[in-house]
Order: sequence, then C-alpha cells, then structure tokens
Amino acid sequence: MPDPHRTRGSYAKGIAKREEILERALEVVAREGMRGASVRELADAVGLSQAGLLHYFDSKEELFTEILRKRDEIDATERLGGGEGDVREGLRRVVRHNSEVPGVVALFSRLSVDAADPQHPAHAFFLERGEGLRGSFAASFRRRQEAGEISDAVDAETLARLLQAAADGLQLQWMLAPTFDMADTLDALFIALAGPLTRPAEDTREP
Amino acid sequence: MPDPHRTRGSYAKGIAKREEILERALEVVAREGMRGASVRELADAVGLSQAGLLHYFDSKEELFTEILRKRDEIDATERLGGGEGDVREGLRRVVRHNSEVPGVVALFSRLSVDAADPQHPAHAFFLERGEGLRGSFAASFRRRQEAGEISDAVDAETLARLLQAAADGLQLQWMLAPTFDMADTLDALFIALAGPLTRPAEDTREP
DNA sequence: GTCTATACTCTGATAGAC
DNA sequence: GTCTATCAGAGTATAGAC
Repeated sequence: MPDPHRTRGSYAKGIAKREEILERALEVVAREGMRGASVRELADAVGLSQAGLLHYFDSKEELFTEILRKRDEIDATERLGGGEGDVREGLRRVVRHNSEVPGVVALFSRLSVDAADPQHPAHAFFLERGEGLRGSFAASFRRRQEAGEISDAVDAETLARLLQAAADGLQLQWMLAPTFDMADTLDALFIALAGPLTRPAEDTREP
Repeated sequence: MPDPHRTRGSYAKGIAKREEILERALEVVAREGMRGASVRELADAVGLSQAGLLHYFDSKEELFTEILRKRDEIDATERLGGGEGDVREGLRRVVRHNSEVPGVVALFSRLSVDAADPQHPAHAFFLERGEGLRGSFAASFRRRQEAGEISDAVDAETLARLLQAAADGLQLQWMLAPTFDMADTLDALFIALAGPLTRPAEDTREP
C-alpha cells in the first residue's frame, strides 16, 4: 500500500461521497417524485452537474438501482430492525412509510417493470430482493401454519408470493388513485387468511 | 347528410382500419414483446410507416392505450363471455392466456406505471378499468361471504382490491422470472381465503 | 390515406480543462 | 473530483408531396 493516505483516503472519500449522494437522491426522489427522472434533474437536485453525478455511477440505470438498494438498506435498519416485531408488523411499517414517499414508490414500480429485461442493471437486484423477501414471508407463514393460525391448504411459499404480489400491486393502484390506505389494505390479507380461526370467541358462545 | 357515401364511407373505413390496426398491433405485441416499443417499430410490424400509423392516433401514448383497450375487449368476449363461468373461472382463463402473451403483460405493466400521471392518456382508462374490475370481484366475494364460503372478517371491497393487486403483482414477478404458474398461484388466493371451510370432509372423519 | 423527409427535443454519455 | 462543452442517438411529431 503505497501512500495509504492518498489511496485509502480517496477511496474512502469516494465511497462516502457516493453514499451521501444516494441518501440525498433518495430524499429528493421521495419529495419531488419522479417528474423528469433524468440524470440532469437529479444532479441539479443533489447539487452536482450531470457529469459530476455520473462520475460515481456507470449509468443512469445503475444510479437508480443503487437508490433503491439504499432505500432497502434504510428500511432494513430503521423499520425492520430491532427484531422485536414479526414480519407482519415490519411489513406494515414499511408500507406505511411508503405512503409518505410516493416518489420512491413510483421509482420502485418503474424499475420493477424495466428490470424484467435480463440486461437491465437492476435485474439481479430485483431477483435477489424478491427471493429474500419471499423467503422471510414464507418462513413466517410456515410458522403460522404450524401454530394452526392459518390454513395449510396453500403452501407457505405460494402465500409468500401472493403477499409480495399484493404489496406490489397495491402500490400500482395507489399511485393511480391514492384513495385508500395501503398498510391497512395489505394487513387485511393477514386477517382474511387467518379467517374464522382467529375468532374462537364466537364459537364458545354458541349454544 | 350531403353525399352519405363519402362521409359515412370514409368514416366507417377509418374506424374499421383503426380497429384492424389495433388487432394486428395486439398480435405483434403479443408475439414480439416490448422490445423497441417505438411507434416506428410497431408501424413496420403492422405494415405502415410511422407517420401512416400516427394518422390514426393522436400520439404514441394514445395508441398504446387503445391497444390495451382492444385487449380488454377481446378478453371480455372470448374469455369472460358466455356468462356460464363465475369470476374466479373467468379470471383464471384470462390469466392463463396472459401467460402466453408476455409482451402484452409487459405493455400492460409499463402503462400501469406511466398512467399514474393524471396527464397520461391512459389515466382515465386505468381508473375506470380498475373500478369495474374491483366491482365485479367485490360482488363475487360478497356472494361467497353470504353463502358462508369465505370469512367476512374483511369486507368484499377490500378483498377485491387485494385480488386485483395480487393479479398485477404476480405479473411483475412473472416478467422478472417466469418460473411459476400465474393462474395457479392466483387461484391459490381463492383457496387460501376459503380456508378450512372448504374441507368439511376432514372434520367428519375425525373421531 | 399514406408516404418521405425533416425538424425538434430530450437525454445519456464522453472529452478535456481546471 | 468536478465542471463546461459537446456529441451522438433515439424517438415523436409534423409538413407537404402524391
């Protein structure tokens, strides 16, 4: 390591700056939404020129992918972290927060579509993200099924897929017309799945 | 009506040609997918020049909106029509067909996102489409609830919203990785909602 | 009604100075 | 590391001939 100060220093500074850019970009997207999701506008918003911003990212697509990755990172630490709540509670917190950042929801939805192309930089990201998400959803459902809280007529993996689908689909509906509560609506799926089993009180007071 | 032959004739021809264009465009999108969803490429595919194609539509966005409208029209007559099947069966047929036209799924998903903008030509279309869809879903759920087939812990309108969301969300997952059966997975939601109530046979052979 | 040709805009990406 | 300047490409929309 020749001159660790310069090499490690500049490297560290590059990384730090990059992270800082992503955090600011995420805030800007959250506030201003997706209008003009061009590198130029985002660069202005974060206080850099277009070329200056692209200095840190290979392309526009990679930039936006990294913004979403940063979002997930923050969600994981600030809303899923702690480990005290279960999946249902954590998901509810994330969705409720999403209701306050429509621009981020728009960015996520747009990239969800674009990333279908295997060539897109976000393809692998969405693939891994989905698998991870469904994995933890499935584990949670499996636990509930074993506890007898929900029916095992449908396997936990499929329920997990449906839960993820519902969450994503609700976002599309909500962007089109934010006239309902995303968190409550998604939570209703848990209620519906638990079905009659969560209401033993009714059965006990039967003649 | 001065010279009905010319006015009505040209009008009728214009309409007919437009419909023909939409049908062909739908076939092309279904087959070739969304690669290069530009007016030029679509024009080539339907055998017109770019300007020639735009002669029938105000803009690219309106063109794509109309393609989706035509899709719905065909779905309604060919897969929902007849009235013999219930909503669940009809939806299953539509989703199964969608699995064979990934390009159409991609177009729908893309426009679902773009149409969030109230200025987008497809905005009203998606708004009305969603309301109609959820209306018939809700009616079906209400019937099932009254018949005691599914729990009424969640109101039918919310279930309808969740069903629509699941359908749309599954499409996103499936475009990213078509490694599962969309129709079966969506149908599993009905199974999960019916829950234990659909399995009286198990209870009878208990003691 | 359809085509050719073109104008215009937007945007991502790069080169090179500082 | 950041900026200015510029390029190249794509794509929509329109004008005008036929």
